[in-house]
Amino acid sequence: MSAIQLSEQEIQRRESLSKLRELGIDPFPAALFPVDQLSTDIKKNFVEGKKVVIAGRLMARRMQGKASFAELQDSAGRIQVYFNRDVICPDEDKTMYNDVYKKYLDLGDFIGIEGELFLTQVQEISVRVLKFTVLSKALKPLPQPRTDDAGVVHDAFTSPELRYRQRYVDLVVNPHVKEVFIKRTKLMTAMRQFFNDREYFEVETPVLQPIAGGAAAKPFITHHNSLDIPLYLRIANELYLKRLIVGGFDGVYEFSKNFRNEGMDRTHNPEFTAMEIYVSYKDYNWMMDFTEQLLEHCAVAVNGTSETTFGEHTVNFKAPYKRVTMRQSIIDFTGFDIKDKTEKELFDWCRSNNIPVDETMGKGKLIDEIFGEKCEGNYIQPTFITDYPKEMSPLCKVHREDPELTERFELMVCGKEIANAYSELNDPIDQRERFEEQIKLAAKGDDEAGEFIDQDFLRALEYGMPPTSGLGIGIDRLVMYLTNNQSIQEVLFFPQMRPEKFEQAKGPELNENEKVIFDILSKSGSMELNALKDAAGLSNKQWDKGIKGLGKHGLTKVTKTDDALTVEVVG
RNA sequence: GAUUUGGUAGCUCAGUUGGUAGAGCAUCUCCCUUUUAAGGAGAGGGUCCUGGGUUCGAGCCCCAGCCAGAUCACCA
Repeated sequence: MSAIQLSEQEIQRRESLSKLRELGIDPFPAALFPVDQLSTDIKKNFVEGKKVVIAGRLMARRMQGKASFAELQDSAGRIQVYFNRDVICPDEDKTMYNDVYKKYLDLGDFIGIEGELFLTQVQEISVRVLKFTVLSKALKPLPQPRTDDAGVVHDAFTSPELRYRQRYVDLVVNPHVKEVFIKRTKLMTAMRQFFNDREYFEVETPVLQPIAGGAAAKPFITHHNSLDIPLYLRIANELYLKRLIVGGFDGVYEFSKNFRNEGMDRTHNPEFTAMEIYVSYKDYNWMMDFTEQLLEHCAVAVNGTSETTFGEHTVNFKAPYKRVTMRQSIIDFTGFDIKDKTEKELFDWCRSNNIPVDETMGKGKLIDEIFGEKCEGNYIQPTFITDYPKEMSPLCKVHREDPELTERFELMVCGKEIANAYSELNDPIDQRERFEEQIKLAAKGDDEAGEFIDQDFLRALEYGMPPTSGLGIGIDRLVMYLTNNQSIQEVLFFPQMRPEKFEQAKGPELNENEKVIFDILSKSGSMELNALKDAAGLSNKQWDKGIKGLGKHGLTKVTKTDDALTVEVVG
């Protein structure tokens, strides 16, 4: 016996399941069903009388006695199907229509249909069912959002908790949700195509890494049993891709799942997808041209236009994008020129302009705070911010014209970063010093700075890496922009959530209060209610819950006589 | 982590000073045989998130907790 508590509708569906079996119909048949059309194909190429074989979920029914209109939903959409008793059951036996179709099929069941196309009186393309096959029974009822004539959706399935935890249900009943994920895949396909057309090479690098490098973030840690060592889930794949450039590939890219053990909110999920690409003999100026072409290409591939709506903003990904140095950006929004300022001058300026800073912050971090506080949010249209301070870019080449800066850009859209790129640092001696600098910062208390030096990466650079430019794009964030979603959970099939508790039904187990009452009552088998209550010595609340609980379990029964209530043990 | 809002039927939601838990859709039964959310009538369906407390009595008030959303903080 199942311990799971079933709702009335679930019990009914299990009953129709066994009725089907009694009629010799397998509700979960093994054989393939020879589908030859999708609902969209039928609507696109309608030919009166054409024979079709389709399959999907039964999603709506309008009964009219010996005939019925229903809707079948397949992977592409919905199509109206027409069931007529005498067509399905030309002989005396009307079981297939009267019982199987009308009684034992439930909304959500998968059925296969062999039929022919026709137009209804109101000119809707429909399929006349000649024969139908039960393909799979649905034991739980789906939510049933409906859309009325005015296009208003009633009873929409909207609760985020249910939608994210049961994404399968969300996808079945919310076509606009499915569309988001179709666009997500289109984006990745378009990006891959763009790279492959240029003969860059898609690769895979380790997710399990002995040193989590290439970014500053708290990693997840795990343990490998036979090596008996800790391993980290990657926070970035940068250092591995650069090793491949050392190895002689001209361009390598990877769509990488990265993992960061940090806070979760509507823009952060513990695992997320980044795309990183590295191209040899290029610099960050080339990469800016490349990036704007790439994004225009992707936006058009996903939405058919370079324009996209995000909340209140209309963003246009058409190249070229504005380019602003970080120094100029800060001048633009504050009038303050950071050039040649000492750490103290920057610190004091932040203090006097209400920017939260502390003593652990170096020059780079201070400048980044100013930019983040005063500038970042202002860039709605795609804008390259270039030439970041050296201190906060340990993997990036020093600027060819200013040793305080690096050849780095970030692409800002709607006030947020969606891409980050460098002229990659390839001087192994400089790189070693930068890593050591990071270690000092870490010791000073900057928890974003790396803790370990990846010696093997330095060794690779010592063998020589050609001048290279690299780019990273946050795929989830880009999908959010291209699909007008404000939260990352909406663009991930299965966003991370606290695990759900699946509680077993309580069954006949008694809680403490119920036990106390039942023990007393069992001795005599029957007692006057107030006497029992006194004997139990429970608070009013505990008594109330206990006696009601026993009644619910079917263990006791309260009978009322003229002037007294009597409790007795049942059975 | 802080603040805040919410958790009631399969779904969407009401629920008055604290007094027998409601609606629409869905489900089931019957009637009707009628093409675009919705023909008619009737019925069934509940761990009111959990556990305590106050009270004669709690969906409602109090305390603690769980889950989720939003805002903020954090976030190369």
